[in-house]
Amino acid sequence: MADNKLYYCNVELSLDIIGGKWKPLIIHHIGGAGVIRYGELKRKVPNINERVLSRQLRELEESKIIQRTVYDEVPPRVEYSLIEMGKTLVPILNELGLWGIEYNQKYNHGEIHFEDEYNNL
Amino acid sequence: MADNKLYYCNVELSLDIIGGKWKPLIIHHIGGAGVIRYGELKRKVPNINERVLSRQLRELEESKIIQRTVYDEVPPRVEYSLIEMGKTLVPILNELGLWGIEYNQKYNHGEIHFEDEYNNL
DNA sequence: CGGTATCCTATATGATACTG
DNA sequence: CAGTATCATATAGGATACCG
Repeated sequence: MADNKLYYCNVELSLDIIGGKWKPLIIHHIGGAGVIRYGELKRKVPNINERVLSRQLRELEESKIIQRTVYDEVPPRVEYSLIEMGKTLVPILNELGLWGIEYNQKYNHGEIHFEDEYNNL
Repeated sequence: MADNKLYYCNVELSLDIIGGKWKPLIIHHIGGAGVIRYGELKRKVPNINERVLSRQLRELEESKIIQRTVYDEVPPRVEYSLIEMGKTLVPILNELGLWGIEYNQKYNHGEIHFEDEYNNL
């Protein structure tokens, strides 16, 4: 998010902060878990590249959507959780998820497949 | 949205349908207007490229989110409106917009600027 | 375990010109 | 007015290897 950018709508601003291919998903999974480690998160979003996941997390941290806590242990432990405005995003993303379910039921677009063990989120 | 893709979460599915840089914005503006012509829409999303706008609209039409109505007039008139699952997206996007306003107030990220005449959406 | 470094690619996006 | 065609490019995203 460039600070001097000109916005034409609030949704535009929101998308600038949490838009993109992965951020909503990451936020949703952190929210669902409460607290989550890097490795768990990676397992919940299997298709994401490590470098990309790492970068997205940093950006979300910079935007004050999430908090990153490093524990000085061996092996290392790093935990992510939502903070403030990150938390208020959860219900919205839940709605979006429900919308997806309904869309799938209604239009049944080519038999949408879900990995069984992940389906319960 | 590839029909044989494997999803790990409903949000993932939703994002596949209405995600991206422009689609949520387009849907939001069509929803706000009820019915809107191509040119008006372009004015509401000034930064979008015509080719891109055109393509996004076709994709949303294919996904049965919007409806495209062509009137056989000169000069040509084409109107877009939300249908079915497109309509149920409106409250969610409104929430997202409100979230952006609150984020802006709370963190006041480098004085976010809005074009005055657009601010009222 | 939780990353980063390096290098690479695709796809989305964009500028411009043109048309029924 | 509502686009499409053509061409160009940037940036997000990815593969792989390696490290404290």
